[in-house]
Amino acid sequence: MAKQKARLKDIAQKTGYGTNTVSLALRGSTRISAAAREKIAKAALELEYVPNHIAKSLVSRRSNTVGLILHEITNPILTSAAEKIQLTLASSGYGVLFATSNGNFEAELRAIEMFRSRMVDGLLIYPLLHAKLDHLKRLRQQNFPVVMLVGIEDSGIDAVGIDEYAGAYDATRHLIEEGHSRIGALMTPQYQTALKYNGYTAAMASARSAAYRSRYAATPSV
Amino acid sequence: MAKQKARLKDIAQKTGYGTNTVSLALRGSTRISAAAREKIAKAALELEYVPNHIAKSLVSRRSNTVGLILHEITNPILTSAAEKIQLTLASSGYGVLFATSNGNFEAELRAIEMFRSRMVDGLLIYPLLHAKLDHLKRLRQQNFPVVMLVGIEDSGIDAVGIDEYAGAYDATRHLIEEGHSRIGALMTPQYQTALKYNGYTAAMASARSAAYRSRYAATPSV
DNA sequence: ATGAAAGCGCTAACAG
DNA sequence: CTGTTAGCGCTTTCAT
Repeated sequence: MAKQKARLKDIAQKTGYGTNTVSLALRGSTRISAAAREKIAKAALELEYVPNHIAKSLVSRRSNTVGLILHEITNPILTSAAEKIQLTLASSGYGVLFATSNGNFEAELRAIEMFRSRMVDGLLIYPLLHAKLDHLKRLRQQNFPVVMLVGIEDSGIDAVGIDEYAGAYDATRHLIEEGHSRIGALMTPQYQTALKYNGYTAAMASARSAAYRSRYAATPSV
Repeated sequence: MAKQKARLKDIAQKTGYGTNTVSLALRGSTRISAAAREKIAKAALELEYVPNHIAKSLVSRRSNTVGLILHEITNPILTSAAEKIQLTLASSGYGVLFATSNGNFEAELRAIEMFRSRMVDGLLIYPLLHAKLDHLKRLRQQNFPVVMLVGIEDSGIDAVGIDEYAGAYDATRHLIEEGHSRIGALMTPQYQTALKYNGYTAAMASARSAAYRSRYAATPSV
């Protein structure tokens, strides 16, 4: 915490006001005269005042910070999601504490513990898929906000996820609409993939029946 | 800051000790009797006590947190560096606040400001290369620890970087030692690439002269 | 419109 | 070995 140069008190002394007046003024309260607000803002600038969010957190009991845990960082879709998350949160004044569990469950637990002691307001996590979710459920029971970045069935934990079925369906439709008809799908034996496969087959099936109907419409058989 | 359930004071009441005794005990001070330490540890566990790092930071004046700013997150070498950084820092008890500047200088400035108000102990940054470095220099002048993740000449700011020359040299040597002799290099017109090119040519040159010498040694000419 | 005082949860002197 | 008192920087009643 590279020594804070100026505190509320310093600018209070410099301007002759009380610390609370300064606090209010800096936050733009109209309870303070415009003249005072201006004078105070000027002094703050001169002293290069940087508000101490730590102190503010202690009293407000919210850190305005969320924890983000990714179990791997090599996945570009995850990192780009992380970027979006950070940017969005930043625009609302939230900071993000970040950690990788590096495929290690113990590391995930330590990261969570560390985030909690840093009083994060909530946790965003892409957990190790094979790990038990008990630790997350426990957090939920303690009424601690947790949302997973991947949907896991019946976990009882909030999650945002990818609609694998719709994604595959739309992608397949797109190809079909571009005029392609021989469309294959490369799959791996995973749950998410199965969902994608269903989307793919559904799109193919609907295309076939559409083609069937149009054939009879366009070139009526004798 | 999802309401903290138990505070030092709570476990103090439950055990009958004073808060400072509890504080010391929890930190394993030998100034506290083993019996007391054990009793206190047990109570802390029962109350699911989570230390409030925020309060600790306020008094210790160090957040044990560093800020990490990357101007892009799509670059896998950057993200894997970020992972290493986070893991290393975590093992020393440090947290990392993360932000992307998203190629936007203003965003970089805002991120820095936010980190400062969150009292980060230092800043790790991969800045926008074309941006002026004045803001970082100013931080240095205020004696705020900053290190860049890319070396920029004469910036006066600490930096860790890649030894492009040595890397290319070693890679080329490696191929040579594996017996290859026709080694090409694909380059783009950038400063870093030029350094790599020099490493490559140096390795090639030394291999040629070595081959020259060995030819005369192994098959002396008549 | 502004000031005084209390307190957030914790650590750090001093006492005993 | 353990308790008491301050105080970190800020916000928040409650006065004035």
